Amino acid sequence: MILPEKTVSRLSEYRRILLDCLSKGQTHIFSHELANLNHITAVQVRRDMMLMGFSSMQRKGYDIKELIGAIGSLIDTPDGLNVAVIGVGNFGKAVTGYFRGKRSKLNIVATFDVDSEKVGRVVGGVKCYHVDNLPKLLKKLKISIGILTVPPEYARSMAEILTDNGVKGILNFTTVPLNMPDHVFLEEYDMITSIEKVAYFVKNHGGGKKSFSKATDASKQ
Amino acid sequence: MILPEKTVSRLSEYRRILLDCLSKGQTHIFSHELANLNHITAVQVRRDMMLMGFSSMQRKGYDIKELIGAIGSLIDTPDGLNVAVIGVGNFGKAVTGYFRGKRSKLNIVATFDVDSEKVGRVVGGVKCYHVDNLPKLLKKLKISIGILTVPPEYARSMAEILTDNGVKGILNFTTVPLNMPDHVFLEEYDMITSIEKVAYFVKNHGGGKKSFSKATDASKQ
DNA sequence: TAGATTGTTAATCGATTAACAATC
DNA sequence: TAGATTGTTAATCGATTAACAATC
Repeated sequence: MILPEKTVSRLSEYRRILLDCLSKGQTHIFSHELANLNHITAVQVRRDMMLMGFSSMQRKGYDIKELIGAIGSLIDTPDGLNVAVIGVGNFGKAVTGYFRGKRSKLNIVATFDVDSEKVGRVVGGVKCYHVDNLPKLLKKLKISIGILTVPPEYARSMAEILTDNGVKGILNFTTVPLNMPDHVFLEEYDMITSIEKVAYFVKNHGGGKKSFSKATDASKQ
Repeated sequence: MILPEKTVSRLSEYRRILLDCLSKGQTHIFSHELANLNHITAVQVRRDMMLMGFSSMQRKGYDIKELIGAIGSLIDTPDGLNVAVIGVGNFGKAVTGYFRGKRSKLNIVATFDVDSEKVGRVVGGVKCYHVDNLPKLLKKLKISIGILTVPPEYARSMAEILTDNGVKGILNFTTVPLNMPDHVFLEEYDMITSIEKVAYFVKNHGGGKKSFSKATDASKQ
């Protein structure tokens, strides 16, 4: 019933690409076409389809509109989910801006900061509140996802406020590893680690296994 | 000889935590302590140590200074690597700012944009050049890593310029999946996919397997 | 039909964890 | 010593890929 994390990530990527195809007037797509656009293999696409229980229009590939719908029915919540961004530095602004104008079932309904320069203003189309109002507003606005883009020293305390006030998922962009209660889904991304990883493989290899295999996968198709 | 990607990522995380411990005057650390700080298991720490060929001071845990040095000798390049950020929007500024003041072997030596408001100015301590100068400056400044934070429509062409001019590693923050020649290491991160993944597990589970298992791992130690 | 494409099982690969002998 | 900790092998888990029968 529950899909593997990696599959869910790919579904999200498929959808974006499919929307793009749709806007160009394409109606159907073969597994190897969708694979090529993602630089993955066709088997992987087909296996993901299988896992989500979706099948193709016999002989014509997958119906793009239907597939977009099927992915949406798995990932999206009918009424949408409310999201808060905690910390309105450059990163927080970037995240908020990414959602701007996107027809998404994820609504950034508030941002939070301590800086009086920002509090009360509208950043990227979303009102910025003082962090002191977090507990109250999390409940009032029925926020179920929090995005942490605060300086490291605030990460833990903010995460605690989030989980204490009904947030069910956290995307942690700080460099501080968090530990969540079982009922909260935690996704962490560490930019520094990412670039140090790139540095390692640049240093120790001419490219590294990953990019190597990715490239060959794609060229095989 | 070459370490698994996951191990490399963890080494980067260990190092940051170890530097923190060191600054607090701590000299040695047990595997379970380091594990707890990362919310992973002690076995995983010890296996990573084994893979990097590092051993502990018998009975006193790992020597923090030595371990930091050992991680550095694997990840860092003695003379450092030069990095360019392509696209100085909020995200580009955030990335650049993250490195500001960090004593790192990775030097962001230039940023690039098309906006005449930004070109010629110093952003986050780094000079911004016009994208037209990319080919010339990539070579002149010996840039080996490129960070892509441009709007999606420019992603492919910028990536091509990077690889055509000696860049050996790319960190792609755009939503466009890239395909690299074998000798270029590619790391991609897609913020939208990340948050849609969180949304999926918030919707379909009270937390999801990942956060669940992470929490239990940590509490076991 | 022959060829292209799919859905699915089994095999493989990679990463984590359990188990445990060795050390102090 | 007894207990804590380590390093390493083997087992397990999870994700990708190879193989292939079925469909049109």
